Formats: sequence, structure tokens, C-alpha cells
Amino acid sequence: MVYLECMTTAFTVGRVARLAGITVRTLHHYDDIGLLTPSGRATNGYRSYDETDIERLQQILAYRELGLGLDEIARAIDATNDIEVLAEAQRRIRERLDRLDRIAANLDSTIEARKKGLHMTPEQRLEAFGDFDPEEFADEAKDRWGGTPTYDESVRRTSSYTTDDWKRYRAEASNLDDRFLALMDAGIGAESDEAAQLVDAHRSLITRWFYECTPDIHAGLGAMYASDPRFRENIDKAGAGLAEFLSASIAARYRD
Amino acid sequence: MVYLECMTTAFTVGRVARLAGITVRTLHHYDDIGLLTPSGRATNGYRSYDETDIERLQQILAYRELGLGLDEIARAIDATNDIEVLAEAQRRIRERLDRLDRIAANLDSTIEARKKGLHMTPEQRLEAFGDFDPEEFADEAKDRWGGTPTYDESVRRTSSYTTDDWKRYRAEASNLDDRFLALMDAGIGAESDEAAQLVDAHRSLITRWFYECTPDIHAGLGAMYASDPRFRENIDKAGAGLAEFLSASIAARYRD
DNA sequence: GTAGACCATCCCGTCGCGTGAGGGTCAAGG
DNA sequence: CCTTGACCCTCACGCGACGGGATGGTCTAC
Repeated sequence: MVYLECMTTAFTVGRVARLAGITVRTLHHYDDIGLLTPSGRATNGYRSYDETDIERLQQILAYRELGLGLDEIARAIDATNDIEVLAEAQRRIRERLDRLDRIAANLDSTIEARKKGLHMTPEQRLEAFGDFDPEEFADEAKDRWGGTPTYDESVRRTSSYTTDDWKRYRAEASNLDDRFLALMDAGIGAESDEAAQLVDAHRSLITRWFYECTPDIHAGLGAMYASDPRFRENIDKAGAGLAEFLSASIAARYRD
Repeated sequence: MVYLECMTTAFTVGRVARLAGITVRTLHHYDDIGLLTPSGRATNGYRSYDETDIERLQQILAYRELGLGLDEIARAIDATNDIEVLAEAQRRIRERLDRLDRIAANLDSTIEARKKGLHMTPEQRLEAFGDFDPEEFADEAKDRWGGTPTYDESVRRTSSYTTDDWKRYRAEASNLDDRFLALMDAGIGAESDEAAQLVDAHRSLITRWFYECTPDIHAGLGAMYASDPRFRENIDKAGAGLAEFLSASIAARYRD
């Protein structure tokens, strides 16, 4: 306003900070690194921000909201035409809004699932956060186990299991583990009739919960339990040597 | 899955990182500070994340998105029931969405104003960022200058000025400054007829752009130009001593 | 003239990782 | 059997964006 300028312009740090919802320290910092240097100083040395400074601050804050680094912000603002800067900030903010929307939706369905007792896969839980890789993981699993009908069926069936279902399955499995371990402790061998009965129970368990487990498949699975360290470690959690014993029992059952 | 567990569970750091769109280092960090400790380690020492870990990570990421510190996140998750945690995260995310919406709307109107050449006040530019203080600033100004009819009128009129309007005003004012400075340089006194003419032009300028500037008001304004350091500094930017000279000229004009 | 609210400049501290350095693990292929 | 490449591990230093205190000047306000 020139003749009336000090009425409207000439903001001190504190005032700018309050208006913008930031701290004085932040303005000092922006001055230090040259991101927002106040256009003037009063005779007492106080920083004096004018309207153009505020305009720049507006742009800075818009970009900051997106998590850009201060140097990136500086480049973004200084490089291009100022209306372009705002429009770009606009676009980025809208992207951000989309992301938050996805996350909110994800939490929604997580809460829903939790209420209904439904189970969610890890991929479902994290899909809103990763930038996007719809298949990548499923592919990884398929490369190893998949393409086979048993794998596919298992995926289909387990996808609708609730958390309670999983609990019940785990209880059943744990019970079976204990019975195997009891045999081991009692010194009853893997070739015994008792072991053969438990093997049948094991096959039935897998068929009921995952896929049609034929004797052939079961034999293959049993071999893996002992040889593949991933299965082995996992099974041995229930008791040391269980993987070996289970594998031997299965092998004995189908040996004839 | 117990017997099939290694097919689905047992994620390595890299896999979790890819799924969640974060870096391995971040997972290491969360492990270091105890925010997310993998539920197990493989025999080779590799971190092994299971489904419950992923669930926790989901909650962590949701909170992180809001800019909470990691210790706050830990407290939020550990303190309360887990479904409550998710619901709370939900609420915070929605707040965040609101804020971003406000900022986007603000940028919208800024861009619109820019296109139409309209002028925006600093308060308008920053209102979306500050937590909220609708009046605070206006109050500050009013405490000093306001309540007076001249101030109110000035606010009313200038609020509709475009940036071009401001440019034209500044040009006029700058021109007037130069003419005053020319008198000073020529050694023509503040009591001269030439100065009196310029004083009238100055009063007319203020009346045309801001408010009905009566001789009384003008005299008061002139006194302030010299005495109030804020006015003085601002006016002296155009030329050292201008505030003093202008003030003296105005005083002389109305002395009779 | 002194109290309280601002302002200034230094400068060390913190948080959330980034980024090597230095080294083991593990299928896959020559 | 050895290598290559893609993983994994543990230090440990560094950095960006401020926070926050120390120390001291400035400015209305009673």
C-alpha cells in the first residue's frame, strides 16, 4: 500500500508463524537455508515478511504437505512458472488424497473383516501401502508351489476361512502333533500300526482343510517334511525330531 | 497353516518390504527400536515375519501415514485393544483427508484468483494451513487502526482490488514520491506552493484508492509518517528523508 | 523502571531413516 | 567345485528438518 503499507504488510516472524500454523524456528530455518528469505529487515534487525514472501510460503507449505524435501521444494518453486507450481502442487495433493483414500478403504475392510471374524491375507493387508504390485507376490508363490491343482484348490478354499476357522484347524493340527510326539516318547516306531493310523488322520486333516490329498501327494509331502528345511524347521517347532518322525511314518505307511 | 505354513507365512525382510512399499532398512530400524520385532529367526539368522507381524505392520503404516512419531505409534498400538487402534487410525486419516481437502480447495481458489487477476490477502493464502484462527489476525490489525470508519472503508474497497489495480496504484504512488523527491533535491521547501500542490495530489490519491481522506485525517496521517517508525521506514525506502519532508509538507499545507 | 512479550543469533540434540562397509547364505549355472 | 548374483546379517557414520535452550537486545505497558 506504500503510504499505508505498514498496516497490512510487514509481518514479523511470530505473526507469520501463527498465521501459517508453523513455528518461528521453522521460519528461521527456511531463512538459514535460503528457502524463504524475508524481503526485508526492520532497523532493529527483525525479519520483515511481505506479501510476496507469504505467497512463496503458501507454495512451500503446499509442497511440504506432500513430504517433499526442502531442496526439492526450492527447485520446484524456482524452476517453473508460478502458476504452474501451484497447479503441480494441486495434482500432487490430489494423488495424495487418492492414496489416503485407498488406505482408509483398506482400514474399513480390515475392520469389517475383523468384526465378522473373516481372515485377511498379508497381501490384502498391505496392498494399500505398496506403490502397486498386484501379482508379484502371488507369482513368487506360484513359481515354487503353484500351477498345480492342489495349490490352486488350497488357495480357493482357505481364502474364505475366518480367523475362527484357522483357530480350529490349528487346534486339530496341534492335537495330531501331540499324538505323534507321544508315540516318539513312548519309543513306538514309525512302522507301527499306531503310527499308520495317525498318518491316515493326517491325510484326512489335509483333505478336509486344504485339498484332496491322495496317497501319492501325501507321500511327496512327507518326503518334503524331512528334506525341505523350511517345512522341517516349522514342524520341529512343535517338538524336536517331529518332522523326521512324521516323514518316516508317512513313508512307512505307503511302502507296501 | 502348520503343516503348510512355510508356503504362506515366513516372510523375509525383502518380501515384506516389497509388499509394504518400504525399505529393508526401515524394517531393520523398527526391529532395532522394538517397534516391530519379527516373531522368529530362521536358523541362518534371517528375520522371519509371520501374519501377526504383518498385521502389526499394517497398523504401524496406517499411523505413520499421519505423521505420528514411532514412539507414539508404539503407544497407540500397544495401549489399546487392536480394533480400537484401527478405528482410531481411521478417524485420524479422515481428519488428514479433510485437511488436504482444505488445502486443495485453497490452491483451487488461489489458481482461480491468479487467472482472473484477483488479489488475495495473506490470511486467505494461509488459512488452510493454520490449525484455525479465523479472526485473530484481523483483530490484531483492528486493535491498532481499526474500528474507525476510514479503516473499515479502506478494507472494504481494497478487498476487491485485483493485482493489476495494485500495480496501477503503486505506479501512481511511486510517481508522486518521485515528484516530492525532486522538490527536495531542488532545495524547494516544504512550505512552497509546489509542495502544497503535491500534498493535494497525495490526499486525492488516498481518497481515490482507500477512503475519504479529509484534511483533518490527512494532517493526522502526515504527523504519523514522521513519528511512527513503521510508516517512516516504509516511506523512506523511496528516498532517505522523504517521510520527514512529506510530513512537513502536509503540516505546512494545513497550518493556516 | 521493570515486567512481559517479542525479536535476534549461536549451537547442540533428536528422530527416522539413508547409505555404505564388511561379511555370511543359498539356489543356479559353467 | 567354484563362481556369480540375489538375498540376508550387523555395525556405524551421516543427514535433513527442525526442537529447544542459552544469552542477549527491543518494545509497549503498567
